[in-house]
Amino acid sequence: MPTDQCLCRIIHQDRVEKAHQAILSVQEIDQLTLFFKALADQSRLKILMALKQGEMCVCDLAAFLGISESAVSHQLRMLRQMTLVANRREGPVLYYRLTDDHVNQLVHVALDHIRE
Amino acid sequence: MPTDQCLCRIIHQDRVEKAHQAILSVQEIDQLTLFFKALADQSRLKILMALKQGEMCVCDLAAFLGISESAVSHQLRMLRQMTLVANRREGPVLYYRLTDDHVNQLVHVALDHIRE
DNA sequence: TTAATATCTGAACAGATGCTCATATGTTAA
DNA sequence: TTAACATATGAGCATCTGTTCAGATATTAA
Repeated sequence: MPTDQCLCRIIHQDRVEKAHQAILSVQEIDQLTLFFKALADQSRLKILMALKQGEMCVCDLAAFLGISESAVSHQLRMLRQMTLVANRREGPVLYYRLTDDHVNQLVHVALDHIRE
Repeated sequence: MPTDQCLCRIIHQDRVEKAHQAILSVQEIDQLTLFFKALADQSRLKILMALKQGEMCVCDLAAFLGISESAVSHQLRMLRQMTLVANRREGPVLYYRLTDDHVNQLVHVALDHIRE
């Protein structure tokens, strides 16, 4: 007969405790997850790769990606919240750019891993 | 009256073309996205952080995360497919470990970004 | 072989996600 | 102010995702 109790067994109690002690804070794990989520989407990743070439406006990005300007704007919002991109206004046009070099560093390491 | 046509305007044709030329291949964008997706989940990220301390079996990880062994197994499968983790068998127990240092490098850069 | 343990796998379901559509905001020029 | 353009935002919806549950596979010992 199956039980409704927690079935978790622990083979190596010491290792579990060691992991608990070494783990980052809940807040940092949460922030890290949100950060990687920002990179874990084709549209957002393409936006970041495009901006690597220089600043672009929302219209340009929409044309580049082949999706609506609204969709791009939604994604840029998330990238802004993660401070991955920043913008400057020139009249009615907003020019987006990469905030810093972190994205490039991350993509570089990731490509290293993928290309083995 | 609204139109059903594509409303995409292109302000800077040259920049869009430049981005198209510089963008990675479809396959690499796809792989990169899958790779970052693997990091973009609390459970998987915690597994990777735990394994940073040394190898652990599925039971240990389930206890550490507070989720079922089945759930851990599903996540480990994804991490294996991304070659982020590897395992070795010792009798009926599978010990998982980080495949290489790439995860640590990525987390380091990400934390740098988050902590500003 | 049989029983016990450790892990894996497929189905199903709740919650998250990314898009489109309609609309709102903000800027510039007339 | 009004009109036109560029971008942002909220709602709604189809799809994706992570979990649990039930059952399968694999190893070891009796």
